[in-house]
Amino acid sequence: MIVINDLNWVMSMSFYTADSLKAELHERGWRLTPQREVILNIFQNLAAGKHLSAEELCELLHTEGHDISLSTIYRTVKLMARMGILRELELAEDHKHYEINQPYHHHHHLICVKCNQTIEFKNESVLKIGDKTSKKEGYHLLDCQLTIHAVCPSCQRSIVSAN
Amino acid sequence: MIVINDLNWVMSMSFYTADSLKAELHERGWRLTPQREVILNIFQNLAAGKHLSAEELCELLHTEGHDISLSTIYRTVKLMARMGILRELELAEDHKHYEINQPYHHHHHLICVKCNQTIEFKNESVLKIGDKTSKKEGYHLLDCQLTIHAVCPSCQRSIVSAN
DNA sequence: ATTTTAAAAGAGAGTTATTCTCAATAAGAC
DNA sequence: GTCTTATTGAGAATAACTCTCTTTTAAAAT
Repeated sequence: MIVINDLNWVMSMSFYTADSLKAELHERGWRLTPQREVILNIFQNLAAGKHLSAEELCELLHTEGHDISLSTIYRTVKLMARMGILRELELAEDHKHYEINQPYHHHHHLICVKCNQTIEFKNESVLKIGDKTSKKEGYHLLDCQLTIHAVCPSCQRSIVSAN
Repeated sequence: MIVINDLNWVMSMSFYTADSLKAELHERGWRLTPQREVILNIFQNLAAGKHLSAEELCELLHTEGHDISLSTIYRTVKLMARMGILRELELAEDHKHYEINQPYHHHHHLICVKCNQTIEFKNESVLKIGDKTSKKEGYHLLDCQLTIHAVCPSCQRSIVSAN
């Protein structure tokens, strides 16, 4: 059973080069800037399943010698999520994380609601459900995520106050 | 195929009475307050699939003659989400929504990333995946949500700027 | 190449959902 | 009834994110 080929067409191409990103931006009357290219590169070179917050991305860019403003980082990351290039994840309580959106490495998250420890897992049928559902409603699919909220073994043992 | 019975045991009981809520709170050394009882009631009497933001809940409480502070509302809603009584939803960009967590009416959300229009849909296999995955990792399941990010038909036609 | 024009970047102020603090209150145990 | 301590209420504090506005620059037009 070749699932990967079956799913490959589901979402828009995710192995963006500077050129393919440029083409897609131009389609909408937008521009390819050095900042956008650098940020795309960061996410493409991240280990599979690794995600970054806006703040973490800013620091990483800085250590690599790229001083891109926080405003631009927030704008770019949101833009790329809306294009389907990045996935916007709600892993922590108070801020978002972003990761590259690749059907090949499509995965989901099991999150402890108490300590936020996160486990990644794969499930081939989820993307199919997402594809079927969005098609049925005439929506253009960007991403689908199964998020499981649970209590991890360690937190099941600990007693915390309600406040 | 009796799916409902199959799934019923998956998550902790959701038809809470004041007494069962009290019992579960006491188990953890917590207390049943009039505020918590009223908020539970609000969510239980909401139409199936209806969800509220903290602000909306505050207004609804007010119109019903209950003046519960915003602090308490935020605390209670988070507490109940961590107990598995409520589901915490990320439907809008900047605030959360809450709804009662009932296996019988378990559903998921298809969201337009541009206008936030949301469509609910059901899928029986998602809860099974969530149950299997959390069991495998030794986690105690509270909720699992399949969130589909997409562009709705109307927004596919409109052209917006990147900023 | 040079000019043009509008998108995008940068800087920092502004917004707002949510959390925190702390004194006052009250649930539940004895 | 008394005691302990969880919880509430009020408002201040926090912080993630957005907005505004000027400057810069991508890329089309000349």
